[in-house]
Amino acid sequence: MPELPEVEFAADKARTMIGQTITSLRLLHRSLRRNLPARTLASLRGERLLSVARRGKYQILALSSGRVLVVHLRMTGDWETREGGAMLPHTRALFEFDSGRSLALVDSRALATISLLGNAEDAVPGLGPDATDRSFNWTALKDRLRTRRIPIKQALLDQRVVAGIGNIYAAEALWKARVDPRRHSNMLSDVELRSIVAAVRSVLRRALRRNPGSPAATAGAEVRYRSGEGDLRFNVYDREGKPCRRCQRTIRRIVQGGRSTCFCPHCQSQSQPRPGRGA
DNA sequence: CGTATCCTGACC
DNA sequence: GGTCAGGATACG
Repeated sequence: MPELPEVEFAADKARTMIGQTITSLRLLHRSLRRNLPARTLASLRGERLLSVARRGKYQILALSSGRVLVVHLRMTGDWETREGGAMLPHTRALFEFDSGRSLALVDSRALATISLLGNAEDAVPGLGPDATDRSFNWTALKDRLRTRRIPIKQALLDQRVVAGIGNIYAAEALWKARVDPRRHSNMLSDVELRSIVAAVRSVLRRALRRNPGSPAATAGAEVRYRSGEGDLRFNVYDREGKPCRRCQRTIRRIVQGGRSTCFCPHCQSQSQPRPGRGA
């Protein structure tokens, strides 16, 4: 579930390896071999890491040959840096560098992917604007939603519409914007679209402000569902049956496109007045 | 458009 | 031992 902010924190860890040369990449789980055949691994030896960019939830690692590694952490992936020494549990890939340091892809569910491309072009084809980018504004959103008649919650999860939002921040943003997640994306008013964009920005900015080293931020990369831990950090996500923090009515959970959506049926309804700016 | 698939761990 | 969580993708 790492979403844009958590991927950015992960990228920062990978960035500590910039300028160093790869001495080996080992894949320790078969799921990674689908996109990264064993025969291509040897060719990475001697590649220097030039930069680590983030687009949506993807990381693009630029190598000295001009090739790029495209990494997606999916649900439970994260980077851990090591000075050599013991292997961490759930390590699925291990980059070793000439400095003696290593970068481990730690991923309990082993759904993360790494692929090797000849160049950075088309590394992440079809991705919409980053949710934190200026180009993600309400007119752009309106444009992309005009032709699509799907619930707004599902539209926010569609990376072609906007990149970087996952199930948690989609629910949180809609709560903040006071928009019913079931509303059809092509039927939203301009006021609602503005609220949604502002709420997405606000929710993500808040998450990005968290210190990556803090316990709260670390928990962001591994939500323990049903544990109630999310209760402290979220307004609606994982809070089914609990009182809404705005109106005290009970938070409901529905399934949209196979994914759970938590929302407040009272605050997030069309008849409910929305604040014009902020709040 | 929906549904299955990949994976594992947590929880019942 | 069964169910469920989840992002992206493939397929009906």
